[in-house]
Amino acid sequence: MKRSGSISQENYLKAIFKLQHERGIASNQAIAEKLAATPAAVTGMLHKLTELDWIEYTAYQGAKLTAKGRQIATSTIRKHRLWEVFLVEKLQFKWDAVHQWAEELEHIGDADFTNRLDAFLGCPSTDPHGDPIPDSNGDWKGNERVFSADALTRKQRFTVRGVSNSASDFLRHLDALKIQLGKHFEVMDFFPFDGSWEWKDDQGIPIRVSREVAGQLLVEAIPTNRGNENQES
Amino acid sequence: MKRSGSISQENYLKAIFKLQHERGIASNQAIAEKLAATPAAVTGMLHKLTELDWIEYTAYQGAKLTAKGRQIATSTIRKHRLWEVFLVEKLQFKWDAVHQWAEELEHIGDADFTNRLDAFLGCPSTDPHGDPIPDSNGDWKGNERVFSADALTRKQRFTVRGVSNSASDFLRHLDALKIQLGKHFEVMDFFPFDGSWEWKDDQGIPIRVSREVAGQLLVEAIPTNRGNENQES
DNA sequence: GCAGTTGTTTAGGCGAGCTTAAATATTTAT
DNA sequence: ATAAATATTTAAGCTCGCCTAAACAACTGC
Repeated sequence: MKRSGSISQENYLKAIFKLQHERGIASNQAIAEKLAATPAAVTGMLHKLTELDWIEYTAYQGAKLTAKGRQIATSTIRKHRLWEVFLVEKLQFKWDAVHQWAEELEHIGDADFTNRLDAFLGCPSTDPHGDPIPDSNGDWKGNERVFSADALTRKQRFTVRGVSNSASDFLRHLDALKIQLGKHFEVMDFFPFDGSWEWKDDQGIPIRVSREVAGQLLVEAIPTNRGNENQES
Repeated sequence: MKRSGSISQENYLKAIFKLQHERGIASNQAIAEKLAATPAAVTGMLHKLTELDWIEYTAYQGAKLTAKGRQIATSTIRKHRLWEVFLVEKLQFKWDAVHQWAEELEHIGDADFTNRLDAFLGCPSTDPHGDPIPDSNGDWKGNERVFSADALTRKQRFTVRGVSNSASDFLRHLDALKIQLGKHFEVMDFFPFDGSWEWKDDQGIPIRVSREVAGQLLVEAIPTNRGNENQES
């Protein structure tokens, strides 16, 4: 089995999938932005995708994936994230460098290929940015306990679980701050003046985190053991 | 650094590279056959490649790679063969199933990417079909002692080193015959009537090999220890 | 309710890479 | 040497995915 759609078609389905989850429906303009194309180009492609029965599309309204379209979109996302794991874990790429290559690799391989890659990588559940990897049916379980770090409260202990922005400069900034996925921190202080934070890591080393960083960092709270706040998890 | 040329351009350079080694110059028609395109399409692309200074091309004569063209071609071949190793050794694909995927993967990644893949795979010197993998400079050392199995002589012991045809049906036929790269055989008999052979493997199990098979199998002779022909190597 | 802004679609066009058909060059055979 | 066969190039046109510009529809504010 070869690719389901052309590379461009797969990219449209992926964009529509993400927009549908963010906003319920994918507007022409939003798709155009995500794909760095013009709205006019989008209209044309949406007609094609409708013809293929991969989306439902009403002029001036927006697009939604059909079951088949969702299947292709999640399979593409699955491949993208599996390749990112491969690039980081096997080829030792830094996490800010993998997106560009995964954007190309995600269009290669059928279901069998992808399942082999998945097995080879040990069936990881998230990619290097903490995003969940869909299973071969296109389903995945997000971690509902994950929330944005700007909603933390004083004294809260938490684990870094992901980023809501995978731009290279943001990821490199996290490297500089020594913030890695899975690492534990505790909230020491919050400064309303500029929305910045002071956290300390599990070594007790304090770091200063700006509002911009906290706003794009996804964390999971560590339940507090009442009466013994400093106990190891 | 992104791809040097478009996917199509890289495929033309690869085809020209191989034809140049087979016949000294790449004719329009031969290129067209390798790429399953029409000669008319080839003429157009050859003009573009000339413009890019990747080939030298004289109308009605044929094409030869420039230094830059050779660099791109060998880098593409390097990537193709490294991915084939990955697919067989890491993803457990059978050797007859890897070509189609490698044809797509070979167009992904820059020099850094390729070197990481190479290192991850342990810097293999040949791909799963026995073809040598160029180094990052585009150089490789072929094994000069390798020759076609149809030039074997009676009593000769030899090692299977490669195939000169990677078509799936041929490779599956070799699987059926239990002929694998690196395996040792000894020539028992040759039948001029149909050009077929009888060989026996290192377990002493005899196999019959047709002229067609022998003609596409590459082998390396094992030097004979005079006076003790049955000694293990 | 109507004007102005914003978003979407249509119309026409472009480049890459391909096709077929016709014209032209080269090679081969007599 | 020349005619026939073969190889190559040109010409015209196609699809895909994109563009710009202009027309059109849908919201917004008053």
